[in-house]
Amino acid sequence: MEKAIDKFTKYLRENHMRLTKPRRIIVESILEINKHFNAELLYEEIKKRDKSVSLATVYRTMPLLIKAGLSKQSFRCSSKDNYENAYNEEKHLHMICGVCHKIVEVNSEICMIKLQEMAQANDFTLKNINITINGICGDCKRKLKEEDEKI
Amino acid sequence: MEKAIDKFTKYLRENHMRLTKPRRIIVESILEINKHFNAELLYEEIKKRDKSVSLATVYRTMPLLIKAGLSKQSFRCSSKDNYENAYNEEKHLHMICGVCHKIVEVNSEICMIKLQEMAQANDFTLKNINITINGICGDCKRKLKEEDEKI
DNA sequence: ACTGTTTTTGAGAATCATTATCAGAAAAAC
DNA sequence: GTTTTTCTGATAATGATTCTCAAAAACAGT
Repeated sequence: MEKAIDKFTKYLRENHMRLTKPRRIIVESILEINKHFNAELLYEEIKKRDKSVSLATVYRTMPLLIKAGLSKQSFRCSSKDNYENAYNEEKHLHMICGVCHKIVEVNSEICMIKLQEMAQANDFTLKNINITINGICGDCKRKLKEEDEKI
Repeated sequence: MEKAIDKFTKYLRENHMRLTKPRRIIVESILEINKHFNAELLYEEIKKRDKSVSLATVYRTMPLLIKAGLSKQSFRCSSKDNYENAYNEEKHLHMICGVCHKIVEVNSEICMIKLQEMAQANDFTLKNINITINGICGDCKRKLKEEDEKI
């Protein structure tokens, strides 16, 4: 497997862009996060390495990482865009609890294949598939029930 | 099938809320829209009927419509939340062109069933399933190719 | 290494969809 | 019709994201 930083460098070169220190740090930080993340969380991870990188640069760099194929847009939670590492192929599906905002990642090969077929059938060049299941997790469900019974 | 306005009235009553004129107009407007919509589009539709309803009320009413089961949150496009009528069961899946933002609605019974099973298996009370396929539509793909060839 | 050119950066302002506030209006209760 | 509760429009506030811009860094050629 091609190393992430090499893949990014290649993408940058092809588009007359430069591999700068902030960009290198951002790539390193992303690799450190092994789950979905939002700009804020990534920014915190980055600051562990270099406090001088600005939030603006984080936001500026995300689209580049996506175009380069390192990251992809995932779900949206609490008004924030979430991303994940693109190589994390097995975890395409998110169940979000509307109460505690806990996120469970699962996988469904069958759905993915079906959806790829559908894109193809509709003359659609697929970039990213996004599946979000909204609901209430077991824990919250139980708590809500208890509260109901108190009244 | 229960009429939308009755369903809404029932929900409101159960929650000590009132069926007011603005709310009635909003429900009527939603039924007039037979596709996905965002707050802005709904607001335009509402103004055809009554210019006095404010945008704030539209935003305030959306969560009620969702909880009442008339509408559901759908995808996000151009930084805007999109909704759709809940009874529109067959159209659960959206393919969004990242270039022209055209949205193609399709259906996949198999995916839906699979996802429902997964929710259940994870002790998750399902509220809403959301599938978005991002990519580039055939038309845009061709245009981009032509432009490439010009250079 | 030096110089000119291009791209990038951090800081902070701007944007814009969505939410919150609040005093007055409407609806239900009495 | 009076009181109580819930709603509303107008408008201000919020907050994630994007934009601006002058200074800094990376690059290309010498």
